[in-house]
Amino acid sequence: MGGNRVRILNQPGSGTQTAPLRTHRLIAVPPARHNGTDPDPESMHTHVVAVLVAHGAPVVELAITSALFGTSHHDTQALPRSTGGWYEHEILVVDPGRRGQLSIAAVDTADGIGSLARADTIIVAAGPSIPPDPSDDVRQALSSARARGVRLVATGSGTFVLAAAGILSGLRATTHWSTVEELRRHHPDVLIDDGALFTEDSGVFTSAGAAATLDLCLELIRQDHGASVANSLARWMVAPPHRQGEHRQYLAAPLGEASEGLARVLDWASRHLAQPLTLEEMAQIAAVSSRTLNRRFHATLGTSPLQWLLTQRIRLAQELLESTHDSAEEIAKLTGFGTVGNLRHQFTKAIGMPPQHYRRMARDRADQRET
DNA sequence: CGACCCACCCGCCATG
DNA sequence: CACATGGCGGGTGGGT
Repeated sequence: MGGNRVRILNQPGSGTQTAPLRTHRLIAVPPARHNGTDPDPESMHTHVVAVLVAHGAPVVELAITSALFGTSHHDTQALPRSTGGWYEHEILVVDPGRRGQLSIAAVDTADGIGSLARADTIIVAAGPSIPPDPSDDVRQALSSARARGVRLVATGSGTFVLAAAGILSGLRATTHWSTVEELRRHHPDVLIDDGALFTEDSGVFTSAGAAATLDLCLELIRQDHGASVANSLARWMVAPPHRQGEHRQYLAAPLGEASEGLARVLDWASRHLAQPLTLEEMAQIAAVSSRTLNRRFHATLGTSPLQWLLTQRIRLAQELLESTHDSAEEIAKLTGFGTVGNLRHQFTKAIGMPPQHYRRMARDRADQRET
């Protein structure tokens, strides 16, 4: 199985620097599936992910969405063979002709709106300036998409665009920490959840932008293809299996009513990492058997209880190494690893360097940032 | 580093 | 019959 085919379609009249509008459509076409498991490929609708972005915007989010949605992972070890069809990823790049100014509004005269009409998910990427001022056409296109039940996503300052379209009124949302106050001033009707990596409310997603977009996209894939697929991709991307931030994303996740017990376990366990937690204790907190708890972990997190616990402890150890001068013994106690030998063994295996090395590296990096 | 023990993990099957 | 749950058992991997 070969890689991805990418078609680049230029608008008529494009390619000249005097053209007021230039729209490139990058369509990543997934290769035909030929695993015999799917009964009728013809009836399968390929999920279309459309990304709206202005010329001059940061490229990090395009890179992330392209890597996740626009890449067929079936010929690598990123995904199990049994995974079904992937996405059609479409990037609408808008050149407003006014360099340095965000102008998603310029898309209204292109057939970008028409492309949005066939999208199942629309991602409004962050733009090059704050605040963006989308045109009425874009607002209407987005709000009508909202009315059709299209999944709407905003990353970073893209949240401003959704808010300007009136879509976020009364909904929880977030944006980049540097522009939270500005968002609050412009759109007081939005319930801003600052500090969250990403939010979900009534089918509308927002992320803090940049790297948090990866977490958000993994969450979308988790909802579309299940936790184990998302986790496999996260591992392939060398990303944390599920970066939960303040674990509020779990509570917002509408996946299962039965996951409340699991949320209780995660909350409780993450606050008692210093204790030698056992599987039976966690099962009691969740009021289920250990066997079922194991299944719940796999269904919602894509990992086993012990592995999740190990991840939490490693993360805590990283924070302590970075932000305190605690001794190795102290950190071993606080993280629940017990002995320094155990801490060093697990930490080195997970991070790739011993704790002391990590602490020095973090300090050096912090010192560089000072100057 | 090898050895040992035990907790955990997960396929499998019975049950509701 | 579909589905979730829980018990069982053996293999595995973590901890000393």
